[in-house]
Amino acid sequence: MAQLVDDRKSATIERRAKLFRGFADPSRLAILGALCNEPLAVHELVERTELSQPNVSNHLRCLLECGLVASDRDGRFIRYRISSPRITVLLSDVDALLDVVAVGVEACDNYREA
Amino acid sequence: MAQLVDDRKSATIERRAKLFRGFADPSRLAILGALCNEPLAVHELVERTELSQPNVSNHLRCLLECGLVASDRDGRFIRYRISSPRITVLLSDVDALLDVVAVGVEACDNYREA
DNA sequence: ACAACATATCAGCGAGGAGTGATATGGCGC
DNA sequence: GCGCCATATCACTCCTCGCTGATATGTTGT
Repeated sequence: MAQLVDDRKSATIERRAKLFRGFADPSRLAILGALCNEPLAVHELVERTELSQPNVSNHLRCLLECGLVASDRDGRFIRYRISSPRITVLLSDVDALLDVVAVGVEACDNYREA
Repeated sequence: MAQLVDDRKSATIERRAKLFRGFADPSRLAILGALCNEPLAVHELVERTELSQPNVSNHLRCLLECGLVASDRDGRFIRYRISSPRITVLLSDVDALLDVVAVGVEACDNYREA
């Protein structure tokens, strides 16, 4: 029983961590940020993010598989969009938290510098 | 000027990514989750998270440097606590988003399996 | 059917970072 | 002061993941 509780708890934590990892990359954040404004096709995302096309496609596949974005075929384009407004909420919450901790986060050298 | 804008934009993205990375680890989430309920000393965190003591200390150093937790000396203990309620908000928003995308996130195999 | 464009896939490389074990520092009571 | 407990630090290894370059799939117009 305690074991069951532990399993549930760690399963929750693992899910959270996995979702956070989805956001924990500048390239994916750039893509998600661009899609928060308007749906975009891959080549448009490539232009705006200045990432390589295979790179964008790879991230989109991941985001799509995770359900963070959705896609619609439009002629020979494939238009991607944010799947849920909760994503926008989450991003603005992060910005709100950054208002408080930005200095410390930048100073923290446990992660690679930008 | 456009360069300046780009710099600002990418700086924002980098900060977001860095903050997300702070949350993108099961061990740190376990620590933060435990601290959301009540302030705890290191050895208490070790007990509850079942992580090694050096491991917990390392994560705490990072979280402290980032300003996500704060610490108070209490005798020979050092008690850690969540630095801002915004962190709790962020965590609950993630859970809300997981309500929608949990299935996809679990299915996504671009990241290591839990 | 073919050419041109849009997107996806794959193998391989390289770097970042999480965990461990050993060890150092620091405060407490006897 | 000395042992004991609580915490921090360091060097090291391993694994994960992001990026690139080449290539495959797919769609549209002519």
